[in-house]
Amino acid sequence: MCTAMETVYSDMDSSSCDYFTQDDEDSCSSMHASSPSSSIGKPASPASDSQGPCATDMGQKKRRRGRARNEATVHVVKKNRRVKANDRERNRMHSLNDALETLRTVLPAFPDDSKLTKIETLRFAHNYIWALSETIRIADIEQRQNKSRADASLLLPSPCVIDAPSPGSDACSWSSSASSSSSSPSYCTSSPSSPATHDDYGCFQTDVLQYSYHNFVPGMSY
DNA sequence: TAGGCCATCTGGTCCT
DNA sequence: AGGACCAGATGGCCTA
Repeated sequence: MCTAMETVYSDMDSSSCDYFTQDDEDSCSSMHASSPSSSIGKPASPASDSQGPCATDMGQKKRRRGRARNEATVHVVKKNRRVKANDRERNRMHSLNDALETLRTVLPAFPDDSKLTKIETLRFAHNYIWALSETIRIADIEQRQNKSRADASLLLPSPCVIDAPSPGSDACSWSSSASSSSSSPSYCTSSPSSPATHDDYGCFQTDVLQYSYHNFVPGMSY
């Protein structure tokens, strides 16, 4: 990677050198305007000013020198802007990669420890979030069913009790909105096998997460 | 060796 | 005007 960066940077430096060379050539050998990328000249040297074919009289020389200095200044400003923009873009991509890396640390790791690619990370995160929301949604449904069963067994058909706010109401509203996406194509509701050491909720949670895990297909587009 | 992934550069566009 | 964002291009590295 270092070699790649070095190559890129060396390329950039050489191209920027071409800009400066082109400035001097343009101001000296001819007055034609040419595109910066079309000329590759030799490095500018202070001695070339007095020895080039353009050195006919001092007046012209002064004017040409002034113009060259202006164009050189413009190119320097442009180059500086480009370098700064490249630096910002590099930092921006680094911060993006950092965020992606943070996301990887939150996601369950693959058994073979193979690092998820960027697109795989995003897709797996999508699946994972969906599975978590499904876990909450279904757990909330079960909780409500248990509560109504308990109420029925006590022969208390009071709607006030059923409609009373519960600690899980927030999770319910959130999961109900999340359930709008419960038709996620990468998830199947059939229950996979699960370790027997968990309690019901934990067991189910494990199932959902495992299913999210197993249904994640690297490279799959959805 | 082809293909995938990645980092970087670059020019354009939009926003503040 | 300058910065953020984006997409295309390019070249290096790795793996099947």
